[in-house]
Amino acid sequence: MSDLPHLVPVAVHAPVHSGLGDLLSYASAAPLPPGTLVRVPLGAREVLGVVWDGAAPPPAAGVEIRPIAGVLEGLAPLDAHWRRLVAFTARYYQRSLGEVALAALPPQLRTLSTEQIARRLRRSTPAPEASAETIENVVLSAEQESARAQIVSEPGPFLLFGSTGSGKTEVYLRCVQEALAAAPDAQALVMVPEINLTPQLEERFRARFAPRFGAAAVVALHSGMTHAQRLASWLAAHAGRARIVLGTRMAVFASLPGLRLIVVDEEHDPSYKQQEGARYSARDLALWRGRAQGAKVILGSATPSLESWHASRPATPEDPAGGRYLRLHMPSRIGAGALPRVRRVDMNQQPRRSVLSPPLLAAIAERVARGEQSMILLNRRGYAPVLHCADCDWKSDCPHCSAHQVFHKLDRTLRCHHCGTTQRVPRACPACGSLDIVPIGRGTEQLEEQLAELLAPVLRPDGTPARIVRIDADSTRAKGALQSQLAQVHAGEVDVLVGTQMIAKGHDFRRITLVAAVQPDGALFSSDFRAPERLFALLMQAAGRAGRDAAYMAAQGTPCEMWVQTSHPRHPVFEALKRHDYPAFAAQQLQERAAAGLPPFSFQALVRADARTQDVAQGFLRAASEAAQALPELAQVTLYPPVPLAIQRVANVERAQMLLESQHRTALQRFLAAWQPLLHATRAEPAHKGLIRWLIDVDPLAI
DNA sequence: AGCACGCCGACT
DNA sequence: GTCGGCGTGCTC
Repeated sequence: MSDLPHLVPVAVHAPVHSGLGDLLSYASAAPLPPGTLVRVPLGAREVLGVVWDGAAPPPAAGVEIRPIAGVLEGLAPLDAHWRRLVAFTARYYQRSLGEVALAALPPQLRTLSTEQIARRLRRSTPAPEASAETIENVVLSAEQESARAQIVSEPGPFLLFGSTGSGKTEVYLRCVQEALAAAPDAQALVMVPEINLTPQLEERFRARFAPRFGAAAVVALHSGMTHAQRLASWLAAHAGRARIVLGTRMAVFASLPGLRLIVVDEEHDPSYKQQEGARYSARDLALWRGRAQGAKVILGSATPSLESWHASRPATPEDPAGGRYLRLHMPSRIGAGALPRVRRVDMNQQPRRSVLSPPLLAAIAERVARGEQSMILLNRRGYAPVLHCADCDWKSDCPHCSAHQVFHKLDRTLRCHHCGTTQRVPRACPACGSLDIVPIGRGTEQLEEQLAELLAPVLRPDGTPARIVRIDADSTRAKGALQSQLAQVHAGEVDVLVGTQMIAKGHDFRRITLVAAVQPDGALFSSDFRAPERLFALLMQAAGRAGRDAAYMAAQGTPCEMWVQTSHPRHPVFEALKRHDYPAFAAQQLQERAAAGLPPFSFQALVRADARTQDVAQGFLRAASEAAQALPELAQVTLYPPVPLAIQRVANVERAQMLLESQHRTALQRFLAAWQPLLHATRAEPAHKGLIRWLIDVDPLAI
């Protein structure tokens, strides 16, 4: 092989269980720098690979080294910062290097030929000339200015704790502007939790920065884009033509050679945690990347995660070090009315079986009559969560899952929300033939129906009947449906908006003066220790939808309100909500977490196993647990016994899991690294043949 | 992961 | 008689 004298290490898309090491060795005529994208032969196919650092590993005995098939010319190698981020992610979340590296690249790089990619590169627009155009700045409030000044002068990371309407986005815009001004190649990454929220943000950033840097300087990166669009955005960021990348969690892996600033908006949002493949937290990786690449990181939220809140605690005499983050507080709303008055309705005092208590209904009717808008939150799709036979106790159980099929009245179906099984609603009980089958409980469809009935006598100021719209995953299934429904609300064509948590997020409704949560109690006594945190965030976010337009509120002359119907009006979650007091809520929750030794005072991981039977799934976990007993790394880690998941069976697959806990992140990490080969070996034992899959979830959000 | 090879059921 | 189901094994 004298014409191919160089041996290069290459990362390819192969999972850990493939038995291939992290890196494969290939022969090359020329030395290739780390980060070079190459196409290499792998078995019968040719795949995309990334040349990695270090020496090529010696191949397993009897494996013949094959030559690299081609280099993706015209693409600068992925830099050391990107490679270190990928390597850290793979290690931390217990996945193979190549799996993370290749998943972090746009899919078209994998599928297109070298020639096709070269063509895309030629077609891409050259970097636009930065014009001398000055950016029109909005005058900052004192709070915004103080936050901006500290972000400029301190190293961070920062937790920007600002109530809804406090103008966090304006602070982001100014910090991005300053970051870009620092160097001609400087770049900024701005992340949001949901695809739905990217268009409005993109518009705002483009309006601000396009005059100065050109429209092409702002690009988006999220899974709602076509593969071609994603490739174009990715190439623009990689080449430095894009100065600002806006995107969802996947954007944390964008190649950004000039990265100076990362913003994670709504940092508490669970969407930042990937729930398949490498189960990374884009928020946590943003912090890691910022530190490693020398970029500042701003986390923003009105209801921070308890992890971030704790990490940003100020120093006190008892705790002179304080947290690692700098907390910046912006309590005031800008251009918005006061925060809504919170009214709790004690459902113990209300007539039984009413969805909407009489006082809440009266309040909604009053708003309709005045021409104001109301928003009603019910976190349950469909008409009713279950059908029930009064004669024989039959319930609409899903045949494939340990869950009920949900009654959808509009299309007369029973649907399982876990596996998707759909069938027509039976006319009579399938078990005993009784006609007395009734829906139990309520969902958004039923709420919409009952509201229409109850509000029928109520007229708007112009004498027309009230108009109700429902927004949930069902009503927005069609492309563009969400946008058109939101437009209806904005245009004032809707008086009452009914929906799931999807309506509580980010959308800027100007004329809503009443927000109501009609059935929030489920989360209060959930077995998930994070349920109260999520509920509080949701209710605060929902409350923030009301009275966002101070001028409108002043003209209306009535205060806006947030209503909560609950059987536990004295619960601390609602007490804190009433005072809009996140710090008090967080303090109470953190005290409970500390007492129970839960995160952020401990670190967790889950091992999950799926099999046809619960026995096989738990058997694997038990065997893995036994294997772990031999490891010295187990010393500082607690392994809990396997248990079935809350929803034990989904699509005829039995699911079990096992919790791991440690006081020390590094101890947990060391243990997982040592344990992983034993898990693979256990999987290979004949006793666990029936196992479908297993996985590790580090820092799980739900247990 | 993705692909080939391999061995058993209902269709042109 | 074949098409195709997914179990097993392999890839520098």
